[in-house]
Order: sequence, then C-alpha cells, then structure tokens
Amino acid sequence: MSVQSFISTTAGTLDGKGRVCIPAGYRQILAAQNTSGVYLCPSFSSASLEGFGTEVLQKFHLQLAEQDPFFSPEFNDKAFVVVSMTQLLPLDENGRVRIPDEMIAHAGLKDRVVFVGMGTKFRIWEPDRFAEMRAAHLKRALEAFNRVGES
Amino acid sequence: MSVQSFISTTAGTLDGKGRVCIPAGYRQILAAQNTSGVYLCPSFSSASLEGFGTEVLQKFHLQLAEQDPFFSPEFNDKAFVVVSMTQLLPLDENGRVRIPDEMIAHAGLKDRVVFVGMGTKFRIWEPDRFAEMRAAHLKRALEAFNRVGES
DNA sequence: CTTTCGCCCATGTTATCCCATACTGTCCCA
DNA sequence: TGGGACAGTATGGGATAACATGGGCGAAAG
Repeated sequence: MSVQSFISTTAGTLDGKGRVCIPAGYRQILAAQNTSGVYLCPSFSSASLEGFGTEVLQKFHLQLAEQDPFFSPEFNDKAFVVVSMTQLLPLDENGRVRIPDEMIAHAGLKDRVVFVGMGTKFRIWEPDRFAEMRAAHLKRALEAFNRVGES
Repeated sequence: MSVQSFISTTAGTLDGKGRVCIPAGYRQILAAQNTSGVYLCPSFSSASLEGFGTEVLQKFHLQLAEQDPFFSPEFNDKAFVVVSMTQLLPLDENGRVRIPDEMIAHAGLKDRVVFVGMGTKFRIWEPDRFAEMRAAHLKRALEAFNRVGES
C-alpha cells in the first residue's frame, strides 16, 4: 500500500451547528492512519485551519517525548505552538466534525468551505479568502516562470 | 492505540470554593495512566500550574535515579522543585479538584482558567496572562517562520 | 463552637448520537 | 448512447446523554 496523501480541493458546507462533512477520500486517509477523528488547528501563518491525522502529530509527539518536560525550555516552546492549538475532533457517523467557534472565527468561515489537500495535511478555507490567496500564489508562480523564461 | 497526550486549550472556571473541573478528555488520559486524581505543581518557569499523571512522574524518578543522590547539586535542585512542590489531588465525582491556595496565588487565578495541553503534561493559566504569553510565543514563531521562508 | 473539607444532588448548557432526506456519481441495461 | 436504478455521500434537524458548574449538607478538623 502506498503512502496516501491529501490532494485536490473540494467544496463543503458549514451548517448552523458549526459542523462540516470531511470529504470521504480524506476520511479514508485518516482511518488508514489509525486516527479516530481528525486533528485540527488554526494555521498560524494564514487565515485557515489545518487538518491532519496521527502521522503528523505522532512524529511531533516523539520529538517532545525525548525532552525533559520540566527543565527544557525547548519543550515548552514546541509544545505550546503546535500541541496547545490542536484539537482532536471526533467524527460523527456521517463523517462530520463540529468545528470550535474560535477556529471558525480564525478562518472567517461562514456557510461554505473548501478543503485543500496539502500532502501530509489539508487545509480548510473560507472560499473567497482561498480564491484570493490562490490568485496571489498563481501570480507569483507565473512571475517566477516568466523570469526563468527570459534568462 | 497510540500514546495519548494532552492537547488543545479549553476554558474552565474556578468557583468560590477554589475548585476547577478538569476537562473530560484530560481525565480520560489521567485514568489511562492509572492516576487516581491529578498531580499538580506550580510551574517554576511561569505563572501557571503544571498538571500531569503518573507517566511524567515515573520518568522523572528514573532520571533522578541515574544521578548521584548525595553529591549532585542538580539532583537537589530538581528534586526539590518538582517532588516537594507536587501534590496528588483527588477528583470529586464530577471531575473537579480543589486547588490549594498557594497554587491559586502562584498562578494568579481569579474566577476563570484555561487548560493548555502540552503533550505529556498540561498547564493551568489565568486567561489574561495566558493570552499575553501566547501572543509573545506566536510572534516569535511567526518570525522564525518568515526567516525560513526568505532564505 | 466554628470553619473547612469532602461528598452528593440539582441544573443549564453543550455536544453526541441517531434518523430522515437530498444529492451525485456510477453502473447497468435497454 | 441515453435513461434509469442504485449506492455512497452529504446535509438538516431532533432527541438524548454527558459535561460543567453551582449550591447544600454532614463529617471531621482546629
């Protein structure tokens, strides 16, 4: 079995209860990682949410376990940024999660969302913000491409 | 099943009797570590309290055992800070603990608290102090992120 | 005798579970 | 090649249990 990764972007909805349905393909990947639910945390560098399975978190947890929990400042720094902001959200039997209000606020979610595959993780965006962000990305990529073409 | 760890940050309250309700998820982890109650001690590096189960304490004992118990100054320092300040607090049947007054004073707790997952342990903060601390942490993390991005 | 602590019940809120329905793509057969 | 049936998927909403929190009472301690 090959290493599965989150790809493509798919649309979804955020209902009145603050729930979103995780795409079926993503759920399969999460299940394959022995993840009961999905890990979610706000992206600290963008207005979106990051979703992933145990694979990402476990790697991080192992790093932490090697360090002294009381006397290593490094431990506290690392643990804080990622671990404290991450939540393990359970899936209901239809494959949905309830997204905490702070996260909804952080990503500026309204009633629609997009899931964006990023390989080992995926992101959840408010559609308009995502379009903006993507346009900027494409523009930069195109500029870089043209620069190479000229030389 | 993978090693459970304390993640996410959740809000809670400190009532007039000096009690806080440990989040249900944390209680499960503590129970899984065969901890009857919760170990609590003042953080010596911040204005917060540290909570953990037997796992941390055991590891700590192993570390200490490797050192010379009589002639290592380090031993005395570590042992003093952690062992002597740590208390095993019992949970009532609703999952609450009575926090000793010295600890309430140390963390500057008033009527609200936040539980901050740190992997193998968790911390209890006064919300305003936590927000301050978190802002500083995020700023540093973001700076580091941008530095990497530029190079 | 007074105060504190531990124990237990009551309540409001929130999340979890469950069912019903709409939808979409896929497959099969005409 | 088109239409229809079906299965997997997505969404909405309602009932129920779990949780967090406040308060009361009795026992033990000072």
